[in-house]
Amino acid sequence: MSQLQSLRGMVDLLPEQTRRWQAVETVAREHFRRSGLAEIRTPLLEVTELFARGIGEGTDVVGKEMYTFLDRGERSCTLRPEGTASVVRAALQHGLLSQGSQKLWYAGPMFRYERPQAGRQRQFHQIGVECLGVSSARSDVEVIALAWDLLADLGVQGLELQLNSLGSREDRQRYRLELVSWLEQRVDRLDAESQKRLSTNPLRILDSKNTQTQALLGEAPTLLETLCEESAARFSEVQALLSQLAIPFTCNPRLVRGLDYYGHTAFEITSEHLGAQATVCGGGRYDELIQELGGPATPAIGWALGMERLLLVLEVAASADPSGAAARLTAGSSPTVYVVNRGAPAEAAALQLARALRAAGVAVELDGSSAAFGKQFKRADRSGAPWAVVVGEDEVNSGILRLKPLQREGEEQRLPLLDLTALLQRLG
RNA sequence: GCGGGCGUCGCCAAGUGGUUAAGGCAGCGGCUUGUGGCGCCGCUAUUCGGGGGUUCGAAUCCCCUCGCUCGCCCCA
Repeated sequence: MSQLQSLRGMVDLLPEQTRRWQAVETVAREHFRRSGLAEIRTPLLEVTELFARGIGEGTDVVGKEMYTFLDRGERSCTLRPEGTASVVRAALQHGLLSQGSQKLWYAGPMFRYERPQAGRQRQFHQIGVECLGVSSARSDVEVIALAWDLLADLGVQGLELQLNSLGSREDRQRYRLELVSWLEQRVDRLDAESQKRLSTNPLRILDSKNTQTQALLGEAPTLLETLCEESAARFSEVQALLSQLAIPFTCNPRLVRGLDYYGHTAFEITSEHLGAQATVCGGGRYDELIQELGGPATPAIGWALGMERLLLVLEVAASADPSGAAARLTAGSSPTVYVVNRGAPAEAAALQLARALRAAGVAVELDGSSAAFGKQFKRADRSGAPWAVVVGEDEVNSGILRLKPLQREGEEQRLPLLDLTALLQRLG
């Protein structure tokens, strides 16, 4: 096809979809407001080094998925593949951390050069939360609860919260050695991909999808068993607090996040309705990132949820329960008044009237077709508007407009064309 | 980067070597030149993602290419 089209993995949001996104964003904003989070907006483009250092040179995201190029000043720039590094950079750059802990949220597009598939695009969108300067187990749970409650409020069904602790840096180092030596004695039972990872990134073997490897891992030592006393106590506290809030969770010792900066609490909220890309929301604690990016040692935790995946799950929920919260979110909106108008003087008067009604806060659809009244009424009906206002030649001449109820039975009323107050009263 | 599936009107879709390329939705016009929701009538693809080839003849077979899609990988 020679017709120009969007780049691969870059998706248009048509009006119907955009409406749903806005509904989700509105609910999210309200949750953030109640939780005392402030919005932050950072550039889409950053110096490449930010992500290389922040996310980790060895990660797939940095190694092969970034949109990186030289700008006209020969600087290496990268379209952000995630939000956390930018938020931390901005906080450091503007000295936010010296004003105490920061509770922030953001929303916007992220870019990763991957093969698109269900729930995965090259430009995708996240809503994320970052709490900088908080270290307690309680803060972990507060942040997780925020995500959980937001999703519940949206009416999403069938979610599972998976929880793990990656422990401290020392815990992970100790465990890595232990795991590697254990696996090395059983290399022959590992799939090829995992054998390669044994030397590059052994912890990632844990969430291999190879069934044989998974079976083997069932016998392997787990990270949780290797946690030092302090890390273990911390993890217990997180679980206890979650239970207190009656937020159900599953401990998953195989849950390993793909970005290097995570430690201690790590979690994912997954849906059974999403196919291979099941994670709707993922996050965890990153106590070492801020230092890594040149700031003071500052504990932090955050999460990000994938808008496209959330919308996918929301549509499932909406069709499963047509009267539920998800369905209400995805519903369209109709104008209050549809103005049927025809003939040059009438069309001018109708334009004036529509403008005045709009100024008074009424949603007005003004038919612009000059088509026969029958056609215009047909469209008026389809628009879902409860009222039609008719302005034609007769109405302009007499100065009396007609107001007709559409969705229900009722008499057509006559009102002075210039008496906006009377009209607004009838519209309720 | 590697595998599988698929590309016929804005959307859904029939057609699998010879048909005037069905049908539905949406759109437009009319029945109804000033009153909707229903109905009826008409119009809307010289062309089947693109390019080559086979054939008397191709949307239908072959090759290449582009795109979409699902999965691996990875992640939200």
